[in-house]
Amino acid sequence: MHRSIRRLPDAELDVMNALWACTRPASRADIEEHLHTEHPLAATTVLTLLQRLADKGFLRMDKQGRANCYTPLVSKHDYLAAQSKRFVDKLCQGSMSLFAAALCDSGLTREELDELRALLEKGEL
Amino acid sequence: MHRSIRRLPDAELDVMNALWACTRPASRADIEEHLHTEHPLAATTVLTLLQRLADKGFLRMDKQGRANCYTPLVSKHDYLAAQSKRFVDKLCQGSMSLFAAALCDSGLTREELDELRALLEKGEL
DNA sequence: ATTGTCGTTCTACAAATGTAAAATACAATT
DNA sequence: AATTGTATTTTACATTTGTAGAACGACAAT
Repeated sequence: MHRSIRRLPDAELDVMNALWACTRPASRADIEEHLHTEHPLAATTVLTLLQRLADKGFLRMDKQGRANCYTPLVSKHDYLAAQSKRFVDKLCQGSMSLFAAALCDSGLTREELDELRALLEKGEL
Repeated sequence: MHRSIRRLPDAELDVMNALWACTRPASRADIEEHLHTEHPLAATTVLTLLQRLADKGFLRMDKQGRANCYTPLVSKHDYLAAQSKRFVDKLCQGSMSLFAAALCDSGLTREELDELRALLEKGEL
């Protein structure tokens, strides 16, 4: 149902994140509002990225009169799940100990790590 | 000490992983032996990637006679730690619940998740 | 000395990515 | 109908990434 979702380049991921944060249906302007990049992007740049995301099957573009409206075709949850797996596999060679060590030394606070542990326990039920 | 280590492109990461797996000092041939890519790469391709990694400061190249020997300048642990942080920040917006949910639904087995939890607990001491 | 070998460095080139100006289309306005 | 805003689509271009052939230097064998 989701595995093998390709990793998006940074700029496209920013736009996808913005789209996920929007209430549907989302216009380009809506997406720009939810876009938090260090330097702001030109409107045409955002449109180019949206086009590329559509080409890759991450979202659907529908004409609403003169403007477009965008709908995600891949959910944030599925994307994150796929990328988590990818991270563990490609970067940690599937090793939980490497992964755990990385997390412990990643700069996440003790509280965040505790929270993660608790959530994992809960999520596994 | 490590944060802000740039994310490597896939091909370069493969080579870096191979180098990390080698016993130092590592020659190009050693690295190729530890390289497990679906299709094998030409020797010159590996050399190009090693050169790029050196340019980016990920490793050092020393001449040993006609051949080179390569030494990592960024440890696997530091790279993983930095990328874990990046993952939580850029993909999960820092949310542990998003991260936990992603992991729980990533295809990792119940056993792996249990192991991760245990290791996190231990690592936090 | 000449030639083949082997490892590296140069050079090359297509595809992907980041970014946006120019051109186009169309609705609102005068 | 002509004009003016805007939103989108086209076109463009530099940089990065993936991949490797060509050229070069040193060493071994003839």
